[in-house]
Amino acid sequence: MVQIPKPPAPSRTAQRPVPTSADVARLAGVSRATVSYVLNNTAAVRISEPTRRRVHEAAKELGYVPHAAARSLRAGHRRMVLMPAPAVPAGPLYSAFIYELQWALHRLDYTVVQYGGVGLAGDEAARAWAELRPVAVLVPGTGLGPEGVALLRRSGARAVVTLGPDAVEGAHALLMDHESVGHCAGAHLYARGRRRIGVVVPEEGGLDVFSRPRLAGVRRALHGTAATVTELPLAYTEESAARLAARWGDLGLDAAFAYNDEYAMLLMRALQDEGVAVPADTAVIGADDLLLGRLLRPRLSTVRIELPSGRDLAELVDRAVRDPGGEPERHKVLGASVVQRDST
Amino acid sequence: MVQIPKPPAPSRTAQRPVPTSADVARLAGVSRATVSYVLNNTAAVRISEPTRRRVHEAAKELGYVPHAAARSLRAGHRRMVLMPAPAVPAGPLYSAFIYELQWALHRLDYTVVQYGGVGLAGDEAARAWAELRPVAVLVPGTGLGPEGVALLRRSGARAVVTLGPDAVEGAHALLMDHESVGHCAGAHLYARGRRRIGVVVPEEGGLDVFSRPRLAGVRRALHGTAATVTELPLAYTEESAARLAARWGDLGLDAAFAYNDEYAMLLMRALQDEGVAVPADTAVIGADDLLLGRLLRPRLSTVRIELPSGRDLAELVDRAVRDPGGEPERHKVLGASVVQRDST
DNA sequence: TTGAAAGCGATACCAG
DNA sequence: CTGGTATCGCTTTCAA
Repeated sequence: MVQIPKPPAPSRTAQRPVPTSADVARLAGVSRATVSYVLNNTAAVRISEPTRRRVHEAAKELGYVPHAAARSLRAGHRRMVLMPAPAVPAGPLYSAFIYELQWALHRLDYTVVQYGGVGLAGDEAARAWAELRPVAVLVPGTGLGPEGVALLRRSGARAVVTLGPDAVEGAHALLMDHESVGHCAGAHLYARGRRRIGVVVPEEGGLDVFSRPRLAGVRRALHGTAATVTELPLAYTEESAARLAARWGDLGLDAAFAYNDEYAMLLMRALQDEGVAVPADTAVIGADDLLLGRLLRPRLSTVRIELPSGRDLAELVDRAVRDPGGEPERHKVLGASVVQRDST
Repeated sequence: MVQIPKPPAPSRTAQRPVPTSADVARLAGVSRATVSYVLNNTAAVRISEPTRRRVHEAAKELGYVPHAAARSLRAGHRRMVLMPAPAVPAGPLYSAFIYELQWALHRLDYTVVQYGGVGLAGDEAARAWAELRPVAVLVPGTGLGPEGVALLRRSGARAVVTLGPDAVEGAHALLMDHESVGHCAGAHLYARGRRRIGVVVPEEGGLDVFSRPRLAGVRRALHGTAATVTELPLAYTEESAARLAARWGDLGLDAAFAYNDEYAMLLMRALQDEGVAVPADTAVIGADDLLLGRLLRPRLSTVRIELPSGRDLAELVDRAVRDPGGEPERHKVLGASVVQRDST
């Protein structure tokens, strides 16, 4: 570090220091306290109109903006809800959910901040979040352990909510169990008389979190029956789909559950190009109920996934913040239901 | 405010206060300065090994986490890059871009924070961002005026970068001109001999930012020719598409540019269901080059859009932060090129 | 090697 | 009605 004490070498670019409330006070000819009162409209104190104007004008002239860190340091109160950005590029469904959630929290006067905790391992991430002293933390996916939760709570977080497959000790949980999606699909295919069922598992990294449970769900649906389950790795490219379709005959499958509608569309097209009739030879079902799935022929059957409304989650957060000592709530929030169209 | 001075009413929930470095110091039997030295591995000062351990143990025992606001308040230095969340739920392309950008900035040791500036108008939003004293601000879309930029810079932001259709005084700009997308499509359709061209404009709110320029681009491409341009409002539903397709004959169009591949797929399917042959009667082209567009028959032509790499933007930010006085850079970063398949 | 103390910027007491 | 001033939690210089 250079040791120039106060004057930070005012280069030609006139990098003048950021104005503080003291600067405003000086320019307006009042004390810093008065500045604070005026700019925050403090009700308990009445300031004369001329003074108010002088302060406001000085503030405007200097382009004064209060320093959030300093303010919350002093006030102690924080209305910041921290939400680590997900570790995967986020699908359309999830994006929309986040967006709605932000709105709802904004209505409740919270400030939502998405924090890019990209390259941080489990508890290290929790530490980084805790440093920001958020009033609540919403954690998507797995990766936060009970210690992490405890750490956050000790650091003043009044609510920790996980959005994922299973609950974590000490935290509220929105249980989004993708296992039920697979179960739904498996049961449906079985009911339609299919017995040799393939399950597409994306090769794309980061999707395991969802695809594993979905696969397990299919297995559970078929458990105790004579039906078989075959795992089918598939990358999201035409070539990969073509390769898979080429060996479809050898696989001897009569149905496929394809992780989601995008993979399902990809697979279905590849099968058709290979001369496999859908649904006659092979039934195909996806998930997410994308509009695009209805555009192919046959129209794609799908598992519709119901995410919780952003408003509901926002209210859970608010409730938890108001009563930090309350029992952790557990909510199953992932509704899965089959929408049968023509591909099964 | 209640006036209880220090003991914050320790209710049964044992809401004990968050540990501070002073608590750690007390437990370890050293001064706060020493705690700071140890926990930050300050090189300029050598602390005895036994002391280090006592401090570390005390910190662990209390679950101490430093207070980010206090720290940066004192240290003055900030490595926070602020990125307001976009006003629209964000498409797949953009999500991926953001994600990549976060990674790249993380590599450069910046912390990326997405701030939900949902319900804030232009300069009010700028104020809110400025309060956080970010070292750089990346603003997607329009909505930030020159005053906003000035405000941010006065508040210490060393770089302001806009990602949008046009540059703003005082800020660096990544010009993402969607006009060129439309131009590309229009020129292509004209070259293929089409003369009565429809342009799908999504009815969904918030997409105007992109759809308007794209429409304008088509107009420009056809300016001075005998070709006509017809605006076609379309909602992202099958019904809306069916309605549009039903009056296709009356419209007398021989081509359509459909904003993006999703709308294009929707329209193309509706047209085919209505008995309109694609591309014989009507050519259809989309944009974004989604994989799914290749699955329909005929395969969908599209305008491929090249976003800048996250790394490039991250480097621009870093450069700007290091040299805050430098001339604002302007980069055209939206490559548009036609990918012709079978629908045109 | 360690400790005392001066702030960073803003707020909220209490006295004038 | 307004102005000192202590304080939030932390870093860092200066002394001991």
